[in-house]
Amino acid sequence: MTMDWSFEAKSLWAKTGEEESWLNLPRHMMDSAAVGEVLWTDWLAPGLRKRLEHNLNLQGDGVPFASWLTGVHDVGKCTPMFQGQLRQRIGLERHIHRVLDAGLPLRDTTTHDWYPHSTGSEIIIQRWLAEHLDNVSRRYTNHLAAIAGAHHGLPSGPGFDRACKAEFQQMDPVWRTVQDELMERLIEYSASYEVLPRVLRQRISRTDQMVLTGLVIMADWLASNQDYFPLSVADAESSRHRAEHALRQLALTMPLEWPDLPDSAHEVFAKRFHWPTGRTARPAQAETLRTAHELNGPGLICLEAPMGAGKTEAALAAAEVMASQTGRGGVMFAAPTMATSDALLSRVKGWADSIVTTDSGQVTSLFLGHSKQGLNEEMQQLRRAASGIQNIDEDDATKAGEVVAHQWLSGRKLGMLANIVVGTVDQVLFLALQAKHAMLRHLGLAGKVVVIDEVHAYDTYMNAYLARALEWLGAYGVPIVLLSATLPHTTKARLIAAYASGLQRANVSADEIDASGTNYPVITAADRHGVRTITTEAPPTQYHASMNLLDDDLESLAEIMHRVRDEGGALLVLCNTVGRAQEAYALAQDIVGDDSRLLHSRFIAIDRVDLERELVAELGPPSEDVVRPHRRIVVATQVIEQSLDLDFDAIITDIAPMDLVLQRLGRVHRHQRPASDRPAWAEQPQLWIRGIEDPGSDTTPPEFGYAQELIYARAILLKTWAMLRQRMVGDGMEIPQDIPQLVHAVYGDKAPIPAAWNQTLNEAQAELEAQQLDAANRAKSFMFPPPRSSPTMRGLWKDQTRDVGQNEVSEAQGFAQVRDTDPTLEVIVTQHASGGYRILPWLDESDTVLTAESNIDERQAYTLASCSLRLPHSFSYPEVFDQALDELEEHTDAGWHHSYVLKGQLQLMVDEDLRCVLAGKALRYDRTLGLIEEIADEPKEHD
DNA sequence: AACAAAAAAAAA
Ligand SMILES: [Fe+3]
Repeated sequence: MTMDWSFEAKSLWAKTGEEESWLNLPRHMMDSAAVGEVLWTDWLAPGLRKRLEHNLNLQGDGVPFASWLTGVHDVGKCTPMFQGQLRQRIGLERHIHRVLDAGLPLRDTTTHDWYPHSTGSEIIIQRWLAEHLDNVSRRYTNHLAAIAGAHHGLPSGPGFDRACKAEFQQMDPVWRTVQDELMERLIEYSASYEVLPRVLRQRISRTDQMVLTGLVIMADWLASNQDYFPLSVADAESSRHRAEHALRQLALTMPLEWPDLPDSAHEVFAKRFHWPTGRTARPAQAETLRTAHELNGPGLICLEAPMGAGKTEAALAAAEVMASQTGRGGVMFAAPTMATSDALLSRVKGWADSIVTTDSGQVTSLFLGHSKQGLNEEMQQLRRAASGIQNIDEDDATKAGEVVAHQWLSGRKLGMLANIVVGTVDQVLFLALQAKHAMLRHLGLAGKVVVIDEVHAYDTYMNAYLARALEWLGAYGVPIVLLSATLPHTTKARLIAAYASGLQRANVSADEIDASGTNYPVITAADRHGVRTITTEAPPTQYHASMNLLDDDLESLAEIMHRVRDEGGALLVLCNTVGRAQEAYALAQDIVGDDSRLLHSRFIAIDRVDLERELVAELGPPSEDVVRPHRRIVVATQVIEQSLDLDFDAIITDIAPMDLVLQRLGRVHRHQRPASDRPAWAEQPQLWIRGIEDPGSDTTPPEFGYAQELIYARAILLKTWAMLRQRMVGDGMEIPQDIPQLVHAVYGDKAPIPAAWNQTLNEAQAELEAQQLDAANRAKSFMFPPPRSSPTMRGLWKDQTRDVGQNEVSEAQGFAQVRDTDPTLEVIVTQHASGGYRILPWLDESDTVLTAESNIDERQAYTLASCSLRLPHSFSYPEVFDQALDELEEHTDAGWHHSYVLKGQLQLMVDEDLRCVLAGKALRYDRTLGLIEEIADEPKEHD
């Protein structure tokens, strides 16, 4: 379609580039519109498209509507405020002259660099629609116009809105005729005369506004990419051809099409997870899959099951069914940490590989979503493969059946638009954060099924974000799978209620949630029609654990360590603080020497990886490569609760909340091993609890100690200890059967509290509740309100003028972040060398000296990045933090700024003894002990 | 000042 734009319209610039190249405004509008058409037809997940078609009464005119909406976003550039912005720009004056020559006046004096053309677009659209369409509500037109107003990632704010309107008042009327022309011709180009009045007959919801804004931004970023949309294009060229060609070159991956699945659950799992013949799905897996089939429309499945029950596979199998039933084009799999996300990546990719077969002809994109995804080797490989494919132009056959790391669908903001995303849970929680460009995340997630792993692991603050994110996802009709160990009923109720309220289902009652009782595994499913509980055949008893209290002194600890020295066995000593761990490790070294290991988070990343690798090679799941040592004492902090698949014969753990005690206990007798493998003293799993200052009695309450209560809430410790001491006198614990009962007792009010503890428990409980209330309130400060609570899109953001993604401090309280953390410093450790610095000697044999002038190659950059280290809590106090940050910034190699991997990192320089002083604190790094804060020499007394 | 672990940080 050739458009006959006026001379005036074609004089307006929209983009400028190198060597006098430029693009006029009508062209950018048509380019964007043409991209919008393709995105609507081919890229948008079918379920999402259907939903918009229905909500906006599009009646088959989705393409014209998407075309108009994406095309109109920059119409605010047709103003003297925008066109005049090139006035001061040397070498670009000709654009000014051309506009003036076309008879469009610019005021000579003032520059309007403040002018947000997005707000200008909003104003023009509001005006034009009100003037040209009959019987449309002012409010409804504003909702539609707000989308263009938000196309830079934040809605228009009231301040700029007023300032822009004032400018429009004084604008020479000739501008208005060109604006009208752009509006009219665009409607002609997009053929949207009929659909627009229909769209304006109903109120557009916040959710629809968000995804539509996301679509506009995506179209804009594509159409503004000069690799695909060259500037200075001839008038005769068709934008639709440009868009078609661009998107073919880009090889954007389309929504996954879900093939028909076999009827038998066993076959489904065998096919998707490449199981050997004969292996069958576990009851909990088959039930989860069946539940997914039985959901009516979008729904949520919460699977609580012990580890090793095959939750990941169950979730993926269910996600496929749910995606196919609700027309979603991909999956987001979210895990609590970067390490767990990395571990999931290849499993999820294997699953995707079985869907995207060569026969299917599909290509699908995979993105790893976390801040260190650049260091992941599997992704690096996939990216290299992708850049190879890119060159085989338009030979789609070679790509069919591939899972690719798409070069455009990557990065913090666009990565969520890939078909399959594996990443940290933060990536889902950001959905509820008032961040700039949040709409892209909404667009990406609204078209997927979202799986959230380890739901039991999140605190009050994160749960507040999770609940709000689920509410929005429910409002989008996004299917959800939650995976968890036993979840406290109040937490589960809160999350399911949030999702249900998004779905607009009536309240979820406590009874509906409590129906799951103390079953394990158990499935809770919610859709528009209600909540139900599905119990499955319980797995057999894994073992019976006997339990004892250990006095918190080194003699008691040594006694058990002697047993390991004399009779062998693998013992885990789990301490709540690094200090306690280092102390216990010193003791272990005295007793078993080199048969002891220490693990905590104060190691540089690569050393910790090596330590963990060694542990897995010795205590990992049975295989040819695993050689179990006769004797081993591993002293560790909570890092060992995480993803490591290790098996110990016995454990000594500091007191901790019940769910964590059980998770720690899960490291004991974890794998099937012949009894002869275990020392006689640990034939039955042994659990000792220590770290209690005074265990108390029926007549006196216990004391846990200051540090323990800083880390864990006293109320929870009290209830846990009440439960555990009862079991100690009784007959220990049956694993996994007893788990739900123990957890629910502690997080509910069923713990056997002696009367003499009541007062202190009540106080502790009040304190905990106050803390939780405080956390929930802090979480709210940058959180989106519920999707239906704000009358405007603007109202979703508290401040429309600022990008809060940069961890800025709010003027009032709290940070714009989804985790409740004190500020921490992460550094990259390097060693001083004459004239510069070097990579730590055990990681680089070349002795290369680096200086600010040296060109750091990619391998060096990755090695440096692997020397990252988190500094201890003593650096989190504001003054220390600030001072340390200043010192680190001052000594960081300025050349790192040029490296994609090292940019923004801080450099900590240690001397040849691996010592340094930071913010007045003496630090030393040791490969077996980790980072140690050395006690400074006693300051000399002055008299 | 008494503390685990965990995450995050570029657009048209
Ligand atoms: Fe723009």
